[in-house]
Amino acid sequence: MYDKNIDKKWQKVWEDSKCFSAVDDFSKEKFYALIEFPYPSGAGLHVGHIRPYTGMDVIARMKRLQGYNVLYPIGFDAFGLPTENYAMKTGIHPRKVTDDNIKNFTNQLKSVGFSFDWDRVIDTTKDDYVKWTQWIFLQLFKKGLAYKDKTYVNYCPKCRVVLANEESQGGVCDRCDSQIVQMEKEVWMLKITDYADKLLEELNNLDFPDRVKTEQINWIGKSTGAQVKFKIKDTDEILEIYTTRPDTIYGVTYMAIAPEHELLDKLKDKIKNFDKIQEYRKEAMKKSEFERTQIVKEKTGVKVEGIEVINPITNKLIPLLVTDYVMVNYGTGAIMAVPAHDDRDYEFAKKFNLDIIPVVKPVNGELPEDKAYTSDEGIAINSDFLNGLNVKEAKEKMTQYMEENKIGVRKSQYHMKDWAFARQRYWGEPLPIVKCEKCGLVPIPEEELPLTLPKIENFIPGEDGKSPLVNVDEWVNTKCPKCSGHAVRETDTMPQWAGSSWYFLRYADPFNDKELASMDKLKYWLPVDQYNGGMEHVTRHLIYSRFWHRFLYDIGVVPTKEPYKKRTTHGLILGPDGNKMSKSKGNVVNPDEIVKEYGADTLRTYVMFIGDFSLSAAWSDNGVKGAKKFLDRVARIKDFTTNEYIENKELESNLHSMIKKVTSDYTDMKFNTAIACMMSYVNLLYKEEKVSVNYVKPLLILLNPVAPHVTEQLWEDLGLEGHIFESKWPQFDETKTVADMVEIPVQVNGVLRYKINVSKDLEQQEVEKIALAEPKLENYTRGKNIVKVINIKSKIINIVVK
RNA sequence: GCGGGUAUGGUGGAAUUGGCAGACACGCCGGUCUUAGAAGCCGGUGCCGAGAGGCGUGAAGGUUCAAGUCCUUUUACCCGCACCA
Repeated sequence: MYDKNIDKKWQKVWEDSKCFSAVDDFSKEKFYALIEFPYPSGAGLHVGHIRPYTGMDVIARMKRLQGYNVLYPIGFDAFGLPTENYAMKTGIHPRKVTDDNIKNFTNQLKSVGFSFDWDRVIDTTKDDYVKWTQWIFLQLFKKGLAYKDKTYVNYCPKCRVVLANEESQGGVCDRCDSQIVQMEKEVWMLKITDYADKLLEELNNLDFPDRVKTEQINWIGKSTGAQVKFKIKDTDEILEIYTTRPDTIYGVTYMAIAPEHELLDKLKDKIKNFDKIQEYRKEAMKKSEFERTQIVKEKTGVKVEGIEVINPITNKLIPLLVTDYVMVNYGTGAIMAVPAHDDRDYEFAKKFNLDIIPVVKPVNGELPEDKAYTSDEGIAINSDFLNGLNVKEAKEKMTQYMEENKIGVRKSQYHMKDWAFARQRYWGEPLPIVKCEKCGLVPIPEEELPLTLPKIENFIPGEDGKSPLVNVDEWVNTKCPKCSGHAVRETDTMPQWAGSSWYFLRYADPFNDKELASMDKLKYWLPVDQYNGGMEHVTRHLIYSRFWHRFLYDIGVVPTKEPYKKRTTHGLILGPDGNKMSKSKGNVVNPDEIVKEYGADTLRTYVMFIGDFSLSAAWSDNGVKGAKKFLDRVARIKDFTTNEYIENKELESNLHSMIKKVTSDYTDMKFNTAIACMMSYVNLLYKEEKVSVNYVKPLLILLNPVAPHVTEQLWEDLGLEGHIFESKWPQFDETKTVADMVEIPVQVNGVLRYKINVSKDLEQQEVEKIALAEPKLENYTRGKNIVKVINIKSKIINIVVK
């Protein structure tokens, strides 16, 4: 039996021996295994944490036994709203809440037996960590990558904070699901768009799953096209537009401009229906971004009377319309509309009775009657010197022509926006900047870092997007570091994502007070060899941290362009009802209870066996019992294990193929099939009266990463030397992985009819002879001729008859 | 709308350079042990059929000696993005 009470005993042995602490011995081959560090919420460890942590734990433990110097660190991403909200509710200071939660998390993590290096624990809210988060911010500021800007920001009225684009996907708050609103506000931004191309390019050199790459590529959303100048008749003004289809310029029948566009104000005097335009603009701006981007919405707009735009290629006059289907914050906020080849323009043109001129026809077939032809498989028509060219050639030729004639320039656009980097809350890193009346925005000198939070009682944020820090006069009022005059501090704090954007660097050198981490240590430990995390972070944390890391590389602080060599992802664990676990649904499984009732190894084995690691899977209490049963079965092997050597050919070949399979399956994170393979092997052991300890020992080492407690115990019970954590990973002999006799299935016309047993070394021709000599064959060939025999070595024989 | 993913027994899931579909486990059935039960151990279990045999990987076609796997068409569900010009 696997007695859960042994868990504590082994956890103490590991802790006392420090066998999982990484050493900075640069002569050894390293392996840096990383999981996304938890947010220490009051709810405690979730069963969703167990799966990725165990998965990486298996790999970390295997790598150690394979002789690697493994760094498998843990820390806490502890700034953030839930803690602050809890503090507001209870009156307990966020510092205390955080410390208590971390203590609780630590105990829980230890009770599951993860092989983390507990000597390198990071808490992002501690002064010695905040110091370097702020330091990085200052470097960004110095390079012009942190700037303050008055723009429309996503604002969550419930949380009372500004949100980054990444946090307001779908028009709702990431955290509380409230509708977000657009608020004009001056906030700190990080210029992540400057790094869009670098982030995109390096993706090619990374070992990330395709769907992760695809999601990041889509999020960055690069498009290439041209920015083109259209003159406005009888004025000096120019309407600049961005298009990905310069080849369709002969098909432009109107121009469309966003309601917010400033050109409308400039042309005020020439616009005959300016009142009507103003009315429309007011209406449009009332709508939230979310409303404006609803698909079902009818297109609206107003013709700008008195204004005509000149097509720079044809010199034809075209009308200008203002419409909210054109976004002010993408491209130039204005477009050339080609209804024949754009769905939105088509819809709009139909509604407002505007011309539709086709300028591209399909290679084969006719132009569609009732919709736009948007495919770029086509040939230019009605387009003067472009006629006959395919879309790609036409695009290139037109762009060149535009550049030569100074009508337009080649241009790339990105879907990704700059990162709104400020939250109007208390529990975050203060922005190390002061506002001086004379000197403007002034960074705090680096030697004064960290800038710590003042102790306050009231954490409730202000109504209109103001931080609770605004009210702390003695903290806010300060001296300008430049001129010593009066200055006020920034009262916004950094978003939750700040600390997690560089924590993997600090693990390499967690106590360094001179630099964020020493170059020597970073050179040894970086990049992270494998980083496992959830899909939900692909367009947030994973992009942000790649951005910060690349910036730090560019200023010479870190040795690699990219932080993570390989990224893997885990699927969600769903509730027993197949739904996402949530308190409201009452389907949450508490890992503590599983550990208490069945032992840590049962929990670990179960979550590893539950299914494909990267796919979601529903929790099953019966499955947990099955895992326990398997571990009990393993523990009972000792009842029939003997020290005398008993040769067993069958066990021998199975042992070697198991070592091979388990090793590669662990590496590929196919834990479920690795465990299935070990289960089969255990089933084989049970068929024997007595088994030699040689056939048990390797099994214990292979199973150890998944079930470390029970295997160490059994190792001790069998009187084996030392501990498993001091052992070597077993090696397999390829020649021994195949049994002496192999079974070959024989098909007739593709249908399995019988099987033959042959020696593994038998010539293929001989195998075929045996297959054809089988008396049963007659039943299927009667009255027919054997036309052909397909003979695939040690796989299958197919006899084709007619 | 665009991009990505998934679909296999009563259940979770195995199986990819195309080569035995259903490994392993849960559940269920039977045996053994027991005064009895539980646990353990052993065996059975895709569907139809008494059997021979036939059918079977969301659906419909196709390629092939051979298709869960490749091709064409299509359905359902999940995730991401979404008037991005």
